[in-house]
Amino acid sequence: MALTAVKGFNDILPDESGRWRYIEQTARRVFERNGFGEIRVPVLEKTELFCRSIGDATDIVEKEMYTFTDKGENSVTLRPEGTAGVMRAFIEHKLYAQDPIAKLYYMGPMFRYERPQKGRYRQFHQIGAEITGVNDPLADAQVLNMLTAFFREIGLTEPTLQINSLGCPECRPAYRNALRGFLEERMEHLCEDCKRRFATNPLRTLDCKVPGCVEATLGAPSVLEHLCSGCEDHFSSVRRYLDLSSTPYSINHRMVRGLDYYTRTTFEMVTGLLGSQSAVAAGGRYDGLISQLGGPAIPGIGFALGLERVALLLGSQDFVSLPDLFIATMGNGERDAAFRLMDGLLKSGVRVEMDYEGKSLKSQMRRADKLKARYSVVIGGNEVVSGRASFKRMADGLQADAELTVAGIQKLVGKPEQ
RNA sequence: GUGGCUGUGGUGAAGCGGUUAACACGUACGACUGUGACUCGUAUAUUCGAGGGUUCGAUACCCUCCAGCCACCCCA
Repeated sequence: MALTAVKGFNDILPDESGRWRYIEQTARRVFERNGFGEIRVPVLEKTELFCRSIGDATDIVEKEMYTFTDKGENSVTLRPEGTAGVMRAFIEHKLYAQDPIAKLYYMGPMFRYERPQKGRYRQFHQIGAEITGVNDPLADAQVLNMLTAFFREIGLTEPTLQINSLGCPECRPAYRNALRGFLEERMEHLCEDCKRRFATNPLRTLDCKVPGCVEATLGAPSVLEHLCSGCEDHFSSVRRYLDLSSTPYSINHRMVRGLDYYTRTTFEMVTGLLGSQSAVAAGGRYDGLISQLGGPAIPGIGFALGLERVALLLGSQDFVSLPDLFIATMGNGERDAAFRLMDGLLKSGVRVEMDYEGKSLKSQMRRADKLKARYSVVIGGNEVVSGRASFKRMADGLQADAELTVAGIQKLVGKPEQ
């Protein structure tokens, strides 16, 4: 093959793009109902933005970013996630000056230089939503309910909601120390990775899948027991709101995040159907992020969901739209009339197909069948003269006589004038 | 970055040292003088990811490379 796409960058072909559009439309409907407005931000940002938000020491920033120097000698990066860019725009345009409470959503491609595998690609797509300016746990609950509603309305019941709290800069250091103390005594049972993590990010050990580590950390101290009173109150309020709205969830005190900016509430929609890519959507509160990026001290909370992963869960359901009518012609003499008819129908919203190349009637009918047209009609000299034709309902072969006009056909296929 | 598996037509696949490279789907045209589907017929890979090697002979065996998939890692 002469020319192929770049590794980890995929084409979405027409038979799949219908499913994508369905996901996007469902998200738009649910999010906008909740008062979120769409924001469109660039895919390319200054590298510094991601270093300062995601965290210099995270895997994403350390080894997964598409970073390069542009012709003006600026270091730029293809966005590896969406929140940083949205918050940059929020600050840059001083959106908080009019209203500190902003509810924004976005969708689009993200880029991470990782080894591709099932449900994980170098260009992947996320749909995300963010609320700024609300400290109250009510915002956390609304975001979680919205995410739950999205999955319900898209027709998926499998991914389940897990929540946790990571505390805040006040209480997290103490927890980290407590965890270190616990792990120190079990060092010999931990895998090599976790021994290394002990210094850099001990919380990750809780998320390790190596059986030895799982066992060794069974009785590990829980973050939830080390929350300060503020974080504790916040978390229990979130749970109370979720209970009030009967939103199903479970608490996973071992859930950890890979981005540094998260505080307090964190959550994931988890599935068992995608192999190791179990997180279909994830997010959390990021109360320090906006000020960290040079904005005012405004809190935020949001999530992102992986479009590829949702698409995988939806399976191969059909989302293509089918032609209402296929027009076949007997010979070249009728093509002008057929073309005019098709044009008129298209202009009034009927989905029509006709033969492009003057093929035999048999070929044309085969094509009508292949395209899954609901009706077909053959136009010959008789029809042109009489202005009427016999329309065949392809599903059962029944033929019905009708007027060969736009109005007549609209009536037949059940698509009234728009 | 590390590991495992796999590369045969548009697709799914058989063949595993000598075959006209099977079969199925798909596609195109026809049998049916103005009507698809079912049936039947015909046509659809000068070639088996690329390069090298072993051999009288390689799609098959060996080496290198490339690509894809899956897993680790990490994450949505």
